[in-house]
Amino acid sequence: MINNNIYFQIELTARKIRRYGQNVLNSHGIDITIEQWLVLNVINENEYTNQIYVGEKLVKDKPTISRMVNHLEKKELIVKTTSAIDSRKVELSLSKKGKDLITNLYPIIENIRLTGLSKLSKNENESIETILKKIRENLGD
Amino acid sequence: MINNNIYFQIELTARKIRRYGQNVLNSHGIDITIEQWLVLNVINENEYTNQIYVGEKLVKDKPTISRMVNHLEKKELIVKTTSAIDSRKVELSLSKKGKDLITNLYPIIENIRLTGLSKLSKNENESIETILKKIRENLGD
DNA sequence: TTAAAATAGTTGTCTAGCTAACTATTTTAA
DNA sequence: TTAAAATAGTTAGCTAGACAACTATTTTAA
Repeated sequence: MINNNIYFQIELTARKIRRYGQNVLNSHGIDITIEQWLVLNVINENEYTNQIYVGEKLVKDKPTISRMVNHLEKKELIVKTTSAIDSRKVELSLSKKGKDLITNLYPIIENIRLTGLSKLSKNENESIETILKKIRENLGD
Repeated sequence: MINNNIYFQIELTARKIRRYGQNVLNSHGIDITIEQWLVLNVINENEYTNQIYVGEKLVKDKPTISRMVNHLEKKELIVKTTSAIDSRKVELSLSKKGKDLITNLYPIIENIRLTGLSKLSKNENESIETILKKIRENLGD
């Protein structure tokens, strides 16, 4: 039966998390997706980074990052400039609006995280990481 | 850091699984997506079921199922007829082509599953299920 | 020095997930 | 009996993931 399949449950849990997180953001009137938050966070931690770097951090491909960055730019949350040193590259930074948003977001995101992980023992917390990593490695890292 | 986040790892693992599985299907020249396989499988196990049922099994919403069913119909893998008893409902069944495909698919899918789960102890196998379920329940099942 | 290879990013095309709004039946309850 | 509510499915509009093919720079190696 499909529902007993671990793959199915991983995928299901991933969707559940995304949906839950998105609902929390929406309920706060925050007009970005969970995925866009991840991009904002990488840029916040690495000012003037480029799209390749963001993609490596989030393990997403170039077209996906390209489009997400455009969305964030359209929302005026980030600023995108061409690098003076290497004009193939783009330099990404947060706008004032983006910085303010991120400041507001951190506690909300932390809350989402804690909600999902409550009732998990320290041991469970550690072992799920190990197990997921093993699965990924089995599939060719 | 994002990459230590369990949510991120769950989502990453889900993507990894989907991509790996898709590549295996492609390498066998099988022209369906992993998600479409799940739908075929539900129909195979429940002949003349309807879209609501498929959606419940796979925890996907009506529009998603509607479109996937249309894709599978276009590929002539399933047959879709209106129920004589309740004309709101559709009756889904596998075509000959669909049945043949599923027969070929089962060992391939099983292989994908075993590849990812190799090196996992029985204990790890059980505990990941428990943990994922806890997370889903924490997020309001 | 210059042609080939590598790198950064974009565009196009497809599928899937999600929400909202819709049509068309069937069920229910006054 | 009939009007309201529930149910099944579709359509539209958006974002994201994946792949392929593309442009434009920069690096490299002959």
